[in-house]
Amino acid sequence: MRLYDTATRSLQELPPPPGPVRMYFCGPTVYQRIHVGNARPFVVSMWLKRWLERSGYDVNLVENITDINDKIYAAAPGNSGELAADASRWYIEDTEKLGLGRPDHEPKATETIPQIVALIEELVEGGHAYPAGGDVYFRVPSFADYGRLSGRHGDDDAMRNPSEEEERSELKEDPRDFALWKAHKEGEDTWWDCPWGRGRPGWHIECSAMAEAFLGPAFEIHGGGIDLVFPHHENEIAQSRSAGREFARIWMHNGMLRLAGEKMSKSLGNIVSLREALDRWGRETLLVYFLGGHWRKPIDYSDEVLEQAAAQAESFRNVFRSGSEPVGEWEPFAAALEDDFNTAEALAVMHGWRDHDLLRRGLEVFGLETLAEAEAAPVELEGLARRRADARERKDFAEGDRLRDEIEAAGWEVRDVDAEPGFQLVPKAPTWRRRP
RNA sequence: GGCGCCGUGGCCGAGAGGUUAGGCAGGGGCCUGCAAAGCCCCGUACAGCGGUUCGAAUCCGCUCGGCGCCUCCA
Repeated sequence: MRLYDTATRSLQELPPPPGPVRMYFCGPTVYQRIHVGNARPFVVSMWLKRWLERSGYDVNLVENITDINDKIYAAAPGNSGELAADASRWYIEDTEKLGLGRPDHEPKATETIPQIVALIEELVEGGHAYPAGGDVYFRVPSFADYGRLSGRHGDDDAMRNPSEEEERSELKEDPRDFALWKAHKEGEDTWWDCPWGRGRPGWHIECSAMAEAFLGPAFEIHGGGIDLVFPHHENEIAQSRSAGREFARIWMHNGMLRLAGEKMSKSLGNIVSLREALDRWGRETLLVYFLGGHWRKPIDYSDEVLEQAAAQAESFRNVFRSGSEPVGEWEPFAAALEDDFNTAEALAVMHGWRDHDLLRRGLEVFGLETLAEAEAAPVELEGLARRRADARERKDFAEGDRLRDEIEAAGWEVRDVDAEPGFQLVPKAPTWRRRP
């Protein structure tokens, strides 16, 4: 199994099964419902976990929830705690509907405060961090490899970590230094007391602490959106490595989702929530949509593309509606996934399969085995279809066609087949197919 | 400006020095009372300009265009 690693910009081989494969993926910051773009790392990591497990690996996947930060304070002045708790539930609820199972651990930053504080203390003792004005900052010059992951070297300007508030930047020894702990400010309703006074953790330190808490000092894969490379992941590396932890070996960064050519993001406001997308297209279409593009590449979110994904999902359903034929091989499918988890190619391979068992096994990797399930038509439609079959028997095609129209009006489609009882009722394919 | 990624047939999208990607849409055919589904056939694509090579969509250079990060962000 090979995966592309951002740090070395090359494919890296995973140890052979059973591994272990310990993975940490950066989850969302919760203060509203997550959008479709936020779902990508969740989907990719769950698919990867499922695939590795069925390949005999011992997988431990951690996906955190960031439930404390400035955005959350700002979104719910005075009761940010409740908002974070609600939004965490929404996140679980929405991703649950994808039907891919859950990561092994989904820790929240607010539940990891003791470990965070301990790690900061260790960094201070080691000379890699210093308290200043109630804050604690990481001393970037103390970590020689700073900038390596993101390819920023020797250019201090590009590596600055601006403080959110200008006035606090003078507390820093170096403009590249970043906050590990932030002093409590007026109006912030969630805080903890710690050796440096009342406050709350900075954004990056939580991931260093949570990864270690659940995976130990060294682990195989760290993932997240490519927009996290700098400064988030760069800073995580600085913290953990300075504290003597080996930290992540392979860095997986997924490409962004684009809406009308622009990155879908909360700050730009060009968002489609995962919930809306799920309501409109259904989980199967959404999953096929994600399957169609390599995880590292950006993908566009548009009606046209989703319609195409829906049509593909339908074509898989049709395979199960006709007889199974021994057509297809597992090998090329597995090879595609083992080569940098190329789901687009794996999808192409599955399109050639006519063997029900094989196809179901393939779809199962991606949580799409539901495409194999036949939907039972209402009994009254069953009756109409039977009458239509009789009419056709009598060569009363006018009556037959009338009954067919009636069935179609109810949203179902009759297909004549050889097998008993001579017809098949399937839900009418989505009608947003376009004409030229 | 710095650091990266990318430009593939109507649309989506893999691949990567020489061999059919695949899907969606479209055209033709088989099947069907007519359909639907399925099956068969069809478009001969890789931004542009140079270079390397026996051979490049795949390597190198330049140009044009798009995107991401350098501020919170999956």
